[in-house]
Amino acid sequence: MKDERAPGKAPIPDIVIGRLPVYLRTLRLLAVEGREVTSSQELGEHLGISSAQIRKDLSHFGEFGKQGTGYNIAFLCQQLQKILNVDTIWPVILVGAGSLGTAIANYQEFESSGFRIVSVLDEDTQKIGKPIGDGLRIEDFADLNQQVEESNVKIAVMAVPAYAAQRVASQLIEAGLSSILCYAPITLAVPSHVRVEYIDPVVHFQHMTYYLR
Amino acid sequence: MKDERAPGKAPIPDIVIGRLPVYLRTLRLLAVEGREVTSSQELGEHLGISSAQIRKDLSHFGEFGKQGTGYNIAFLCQQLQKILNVDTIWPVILVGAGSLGTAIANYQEFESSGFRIVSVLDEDTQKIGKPIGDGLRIEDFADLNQQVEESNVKIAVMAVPAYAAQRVASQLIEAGLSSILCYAPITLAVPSHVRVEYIDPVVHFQHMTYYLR
DNA sequence: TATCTTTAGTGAATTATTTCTCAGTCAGAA
DNA sequence: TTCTGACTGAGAAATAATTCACTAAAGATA
Repeated sequence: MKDERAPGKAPIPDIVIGRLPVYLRTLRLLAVEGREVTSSQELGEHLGISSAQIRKDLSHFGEFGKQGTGYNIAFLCQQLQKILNVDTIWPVILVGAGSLGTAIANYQEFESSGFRIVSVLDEDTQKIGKPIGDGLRIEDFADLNQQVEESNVKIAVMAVPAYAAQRVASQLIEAGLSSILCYAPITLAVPSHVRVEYIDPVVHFQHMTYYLR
Repeated sequence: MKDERAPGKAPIPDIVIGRLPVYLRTLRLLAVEGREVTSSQELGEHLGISSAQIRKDLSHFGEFGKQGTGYNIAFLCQQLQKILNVDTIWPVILVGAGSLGTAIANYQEFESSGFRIVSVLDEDTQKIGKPIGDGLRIEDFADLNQQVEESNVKIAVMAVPAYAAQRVASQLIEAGLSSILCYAPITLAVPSHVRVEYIDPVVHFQHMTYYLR
């Protein structure tokens, strides 16, 4: 995806952006272990990547370290959160209240990472109205537009069957959402202003089996 | 025709291997829609990548298409399954029978994609013995070695809390497993013969929010 | 049959990404 | 203060990945 926030300047490579959340996750882990500073070398060893890559990645955004010392962990976390836009809480809509949707609704890590599920939607009338997650109730997917308006949400997670995924995605986009995390094993057709990321365990398994002889 | 991974020859880039499962998934979708042939162009349009990339990727493994016509879908599926080593069923161990573990145990797509969960393990004595998934019962994680021996399993999925993940991973490796799909939001330290892949929705969310201004 | 259109496979060119290397800075020790 | 070791940031170099552009083959059509 193109980054158009700095006209005339080269956009920061998407592959770099993709690594920042992993850096942030690791730094926060070091922080809860009581560590105050770290180095690109230590971080790299944790993550199995080179220290040069970490320094180069961070250098796209500014100078966050101190020569001879390394990086202040709390400060770097703060800066990464700012860069990634997770220094506030983003509301998220969850579509699909099956087994997987329920697991996602129960997941405790979202809140501390910058996200809050504000609404869980399903089409199954049997499920609508039932409690789910932390103080939520399953809503009717037909009320999508109303839910989106209420919370000004831009992000959705889809935990729906593959056969429903394209239709659901189109409706989400129609309702104004522009970021979708899709757990259905299907590549969605979406307009270019919409960003979709995919989670499919089978893709990972099949990637791994290539190396298993 | 090139012989992949013959000694002395360049290994096929991992990034190429990583795209094959997505090609396979899409081809199978076309197949159930009743389609018999497709082209690199059509596939590329489905996936949002260039036709040249698809042709180049496939060319690492042989010649699967016909000029002027394209690719026979069933044949290409078959070939990709062979390349990826999913032309048989791999047994998989699932560790963690919480909300997420239960969702994974219930997931219906594994079997048709080359994988079968043969054992679900947990440390919680409250859970051990209870039924889960399709005809399974939750086993004691302490019996890991026995379970691994019985089924000659090489692949594990970890759906455990972050604080337990490193310990569980080490025990899995100790028991002889060499491929791990980790849902815990932590980077595992593992020996180089072990392959780990990660699924962390927060990483995807934070990647997306970068572009949300 | 000759011609036209479509499409795979591929070496070359281009673009992207990673790694190397080193000058400069910092903190602590002597 | 001066010296030493640790470390960052960044330009250059090296690698890797993608796209281009072309050849050749297949099938359709006139």
